[in-house]
Amino acid sequence: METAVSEWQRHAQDALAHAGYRSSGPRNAVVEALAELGCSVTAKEIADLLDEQGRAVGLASVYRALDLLDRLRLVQRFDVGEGTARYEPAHPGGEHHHHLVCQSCGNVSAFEDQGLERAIEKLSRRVDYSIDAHDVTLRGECPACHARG
Amino acid sequence: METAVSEWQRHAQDALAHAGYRSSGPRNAVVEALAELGCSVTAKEIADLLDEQGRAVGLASVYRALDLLDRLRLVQRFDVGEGTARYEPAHPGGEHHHHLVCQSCGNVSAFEDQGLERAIEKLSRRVDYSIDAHDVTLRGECPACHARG
DNA sequence: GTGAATGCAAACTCTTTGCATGACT
DNA sequence: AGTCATGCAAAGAGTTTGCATTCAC
Repeated sequence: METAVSEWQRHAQDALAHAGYRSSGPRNAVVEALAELGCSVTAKEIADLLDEQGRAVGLASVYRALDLLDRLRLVQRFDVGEGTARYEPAHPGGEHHHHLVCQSCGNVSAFEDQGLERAIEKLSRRVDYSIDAHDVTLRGECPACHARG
Repeated sequence: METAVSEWQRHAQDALAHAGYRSSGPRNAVVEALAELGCSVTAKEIADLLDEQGRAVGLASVYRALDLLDRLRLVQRFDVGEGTARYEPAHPGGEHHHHLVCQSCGNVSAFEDQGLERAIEKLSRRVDYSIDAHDVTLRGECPACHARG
């Protein structure tokens, strides 16, 4: 749904303004790039996209923007074990997904699963930590690599 | 159980020998350190332990050993999002646990949950990837930090 | 003796920080 | 005007790699 992305973009920009942050070209560009690229992107991918679009933003500023968005919980930061942080828009409703990582080609895709969420919720009540987030990564071979042998 | 660790140590050393790798002091020391430290250690923690024990191993060799052990699936490499890889002995039976990370103090602890494993197993059959591993990280506040406010 | 494993240092990648410059309110 | 945000370049952290040396088989 095209709407969801721009919805997130508006939401994020509102939240930034509300929190007292100034509206600036570079930061807005990062928000836009996130909305455009969607799920599972790296800081460099964002910088590269903006570069191609002729509105380059310094990598440091991309990191600063992502860090801020993460602190405001407007993006979800995660990491599938390549030593590079990945980011994606965090939807206010709390609905979220998890990731499948292809061990051959490195491709990352997303899935949702209610059974999993329920199991995690139940489990969260059982452990002695007070849980407020979780993430799950499944590793294997994507259909393309599997076909290829 | 004390036995399980040395069992893993023996298993790992056997597996290395079987795979045609030479037995060497430094690599054996890394295996021992892993057995001793157990769950969720970093390369540096291993190097530091060996250092204290007066049998220092170069950090590069620790990484090389860990990399090899990981390829032979004798250790599990994971990452809780601090930008540092963590390792732990992988038990041959396949039994494994997941991690709780304290967002205040960074402490990492382990848990097991059958309900979660079942949910993941069911889910694995549903997705189009062929899954062969998974990991789950729960984030929150550990009891100590929670008490502290 | 031969080739693998090691140690050290240099290289690399990703990320963060210091500081002067420029932009929003 | 007064900050906050940016860009650049330098600094940092973690990890990998090149190469000469040492050690296992």
